[in-house]
Amino acid sequence: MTYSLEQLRGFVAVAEELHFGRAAVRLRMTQPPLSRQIQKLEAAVGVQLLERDNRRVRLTPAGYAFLNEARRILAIAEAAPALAKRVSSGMRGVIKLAFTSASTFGILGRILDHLDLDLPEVHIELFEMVTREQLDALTAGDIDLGLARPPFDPELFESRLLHREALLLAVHEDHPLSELRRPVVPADLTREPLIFHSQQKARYFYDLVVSMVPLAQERVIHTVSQVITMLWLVSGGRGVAFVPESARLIGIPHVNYLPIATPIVDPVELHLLWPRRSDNPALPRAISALSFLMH
Amino acid sequence: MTYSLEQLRGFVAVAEELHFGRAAVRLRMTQPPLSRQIQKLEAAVGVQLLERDNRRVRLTPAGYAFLNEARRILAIAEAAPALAKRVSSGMRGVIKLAFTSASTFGILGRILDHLDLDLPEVHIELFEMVTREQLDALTAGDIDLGLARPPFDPELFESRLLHREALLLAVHEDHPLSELRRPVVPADLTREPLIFHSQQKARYFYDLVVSMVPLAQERVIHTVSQVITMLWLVSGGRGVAFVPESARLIGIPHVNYLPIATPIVDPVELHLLWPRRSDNPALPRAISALSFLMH
DNA sequence: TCGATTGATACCTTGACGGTATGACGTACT
DNA sequence: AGTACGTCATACCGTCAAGGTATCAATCGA
Repeated sequence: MTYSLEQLRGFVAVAEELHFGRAAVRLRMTQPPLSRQIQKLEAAVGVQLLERDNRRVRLTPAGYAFLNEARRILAIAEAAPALAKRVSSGMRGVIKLAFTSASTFGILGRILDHLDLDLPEVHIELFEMVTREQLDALTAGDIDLGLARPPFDPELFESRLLHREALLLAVHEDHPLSELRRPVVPADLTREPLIFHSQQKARYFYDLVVSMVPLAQERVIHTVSQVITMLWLVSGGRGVAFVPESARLIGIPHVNYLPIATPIVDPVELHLLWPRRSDNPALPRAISALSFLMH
Repeated sequence: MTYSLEQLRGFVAVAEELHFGRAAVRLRMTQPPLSRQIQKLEAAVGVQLLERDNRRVRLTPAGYAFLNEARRILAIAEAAPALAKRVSSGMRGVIKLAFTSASTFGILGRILDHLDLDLPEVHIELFEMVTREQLDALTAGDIDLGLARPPFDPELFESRLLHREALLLAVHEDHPLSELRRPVVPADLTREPLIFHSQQKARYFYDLVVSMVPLAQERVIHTVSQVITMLWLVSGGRGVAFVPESARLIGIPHVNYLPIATPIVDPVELHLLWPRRSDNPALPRAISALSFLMH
């Protein structure tokens, strides 16, 4: 035997009015079915909830306790549809956002700030992934938004350029190149020990540097995938490294950042990307909340 | 338009099975009415909760959010009857317990400990009241149990003796009476400044001392209602006072407690009392949990 | 003692829910 | 490609439960 939400509404009304007739008016029904509702409810609960003679109605202690539970149930039951609608409209929900480690530090903060402001009921889950992992996770539906570097398959993904920045050469502050008064050119680096990007894990930077700064790679002494690791090696005097301008924000000590002569200015691109087919209603809202960041 | 608990149960089953047929089996019904239940529920909520084609069933984001709410509702709805029954049986509830200030410190701790142990779901609310106030509050139903001193009207209240203790004379440790090697008698006090009980607020002690220690009251210099106040005055060398033995527990410095020759030993009584007519189901349980303390 | 108030009961009608039968549609296997 | 199967939706029917009206029973106050 169980009970219904209608019975709970009836019980709450009677408990508040302590009068079957007035409670029935409030519920827009007549008194007899309300009396039966309460009887049925008491039978279902297995306990007398209301003490009533022909003159007055009182809550029993059990009725008082049950009233609390009934109110909690009804409160949730009445709020739930509006909640579901907010989720459905994308005003509330979860966005899973992946980013590529240190290089996105600068813009990630602004992204989170604006999402928080525009969509306070949307919770952002953060994942650190390299671009390759992001593409797989977006396709699988494991994440909704990526902060990554090209190229992307335009069939599967939509993307917007968020940010371009310069490629700089990180050198130790005591290094003779720090004295250079002009942009670095490949010829300056023929004898330098190079800390280079992993071709697998940091393919974007690998390809970018190879195309921007044609030089022999015999001098590569470390192969690294994370910018922050490169900077620590430079800070320790182990060589020089190509890093995006935003690496400056990390604040590693004893490192100078030198301009490089590149065929195009600010060649390092950062994109926001998302799957063309997503069923997360919060995604379009998040994208338009971030549109002011896009170029 | 609203929805029913049965619809929620149906929805939760389908959401968990992601299959109408299996969910229907679990609910011991056939598949067609379950399909209609879900349709009705979606109409009531105003949002599509399940994405379904003829091959597979999936939760929409809104459906996922609504599933959480549905589970919360059903969890409360299923637990509520058992809760109400525990309240009705007195295993769970609230006991409002009044006590008479400092003199009950010793036994109050033991009472609370044992109630906590025997009736962990019964919450004890404490009130500090003098005996007179306790009687009124018990009659009005504002409190359930009192810890007070006689007399009580046996028509209205049931009571049990919890504790008898000696009446002692509190004196400053430098006072000459401290050197006495026998019980104090009235004749010892003819010239002492007396800190005495208020006849209104501390009537029990007033009457008790007057009957136990017949003496002229010309020497009364302070009239006080609380034991602790008396002790501070004694500690400050302002006089001597009659206090119950448990006053020692308060630990006021520089006070000695001297035995008094009284017609009966341990004349100070402390009773547990409660109204004969109470509708608090936790009260009988509390009383029997405390029966081992009674004489 | 009688009338008014209030919750409970009797009886009726309606509508909602579950069951059976069947349809529509898509998948998988031969 | 065709057919059999699986799966959710729809049509139709019977039952049962919920609400309405009329009335009863009990209590209180004048």
